[in-house]
Amino acid sequence: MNENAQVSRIGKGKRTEIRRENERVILRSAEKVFAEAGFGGATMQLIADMAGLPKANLHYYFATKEDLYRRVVQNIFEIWLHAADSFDTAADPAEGIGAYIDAKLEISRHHPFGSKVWASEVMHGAPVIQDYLEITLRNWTEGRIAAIQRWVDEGKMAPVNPRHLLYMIWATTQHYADFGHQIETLNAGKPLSDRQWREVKDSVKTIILRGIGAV
Amino acid sequence: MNENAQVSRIGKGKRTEIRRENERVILRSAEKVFAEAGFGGATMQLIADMAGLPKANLHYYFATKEDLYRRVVQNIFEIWLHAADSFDTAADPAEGIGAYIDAKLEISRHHPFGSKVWASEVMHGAPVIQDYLEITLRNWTEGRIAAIQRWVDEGKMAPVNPRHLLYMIWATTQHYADFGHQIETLNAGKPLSDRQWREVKDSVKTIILRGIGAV
DNA sequence: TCGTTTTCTGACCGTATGGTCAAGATGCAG
DNA sequence: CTGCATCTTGACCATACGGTCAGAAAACGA
Repeated sequence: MNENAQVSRIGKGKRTEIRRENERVILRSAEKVFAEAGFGGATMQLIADMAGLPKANLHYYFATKEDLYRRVVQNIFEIWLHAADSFDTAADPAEGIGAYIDAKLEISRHHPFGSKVWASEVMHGAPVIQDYLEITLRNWTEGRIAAIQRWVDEGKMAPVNPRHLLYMIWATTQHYADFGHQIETLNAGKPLSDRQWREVKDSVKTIILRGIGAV
Repeated sequence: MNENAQVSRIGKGKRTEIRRENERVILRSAEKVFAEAGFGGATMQLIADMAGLPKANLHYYFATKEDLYRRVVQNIFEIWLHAADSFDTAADPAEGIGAYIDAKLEISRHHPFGSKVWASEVMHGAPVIQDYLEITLRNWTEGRIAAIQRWVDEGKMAPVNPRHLLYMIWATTQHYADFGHQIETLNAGKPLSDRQWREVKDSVKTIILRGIGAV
């Protein structure tokens, strides 16, 4: 099997596999618990129960609650960064920004816990990931702002403030994850259907792309 | 003085005034602490210290931490509802929605803690205010959707999905409160200036109003 | 002034939590 | 098989937290 082959190539057998698998299931449980209870409300016991492991075992893999939390937030940050790849390869704003909105909404749909943990972390003053904000995110943002400004200068879209356009895209796409419970409540208590998610993508792209004169 | 006159009319003197003032300062401190630490991370001791009162005194005015939290969230909800009054008196979408965006951004600027507590509450599944979501917010939302749909039917704006337009407005305006720390970090660590806030209002209104064909 | 109501507060309590530890179980190389 | 490294786990600990309470202090009405 390909997976086993890779495991034996990278790791050293069952022991490495055990570690990998346990860290995976712990991180997965931690992400959900942190998202639903916040850092302060989350307990190692809850995470342990959800992971199906004794609490002491968590502390074997992650020394402290903060270490575990840090790893969760870092994982999310990685996903966020890779989500923007579509931005770069596009020639015009309708294609680039449209694809970016689609990608961000896909993450909100399939990775809502991560989005919530990120939101919670930032709302509390980003005590854990301040350096990421100041370096990685700042650089990333400046790059995209320059790209949008280039489109503006080329006359491919209306002269909008690129920064606030980015914020609007972030806010709107993440809203469907962070406020998913509210949206579900206003949807008769039911999660959005496939059709409704298509409607979301369509509505968001329509308003924003027309709003920046890219259609 | 008018205020004292009202106090003496409603209350019965210094005792009532003491209660009113203490509840006010406690709620004010609680809102900040809940916003910055989340419900689980907030402690009664922290709130008491910030309010300049002994912890036992908090429990004299608010029986439990949950009671105090509930009051904070309810206060915020009231503010949110009143913010939408501008919506109703307007004849066309440019005026109505423009004024609504302005009002929401004003709240984000001057009442960021409230917005954060609300966001946190919803993100955690709205354990305290689920009934508000299901009744008050649902009714409010249906009313505004109908109003927007009327504008669409009258040809005053493009045929967009009113619900997702509302969500976009909520998301974008609240983003400047909930993610204020991130925005500040991306603004060289400095809060937005008066000029920058005007720029925000202008950018958001420009993109959305053009996006819905209301200009 | 005097008795009653309201407000204030230090000291205290039970519980839950993050974290530790030592001893045992399991995997694995030689 | 043997010895070492890794993994597992129940029991335990110190701390911090929400909440209680009794009694002092202050406000108040008569």
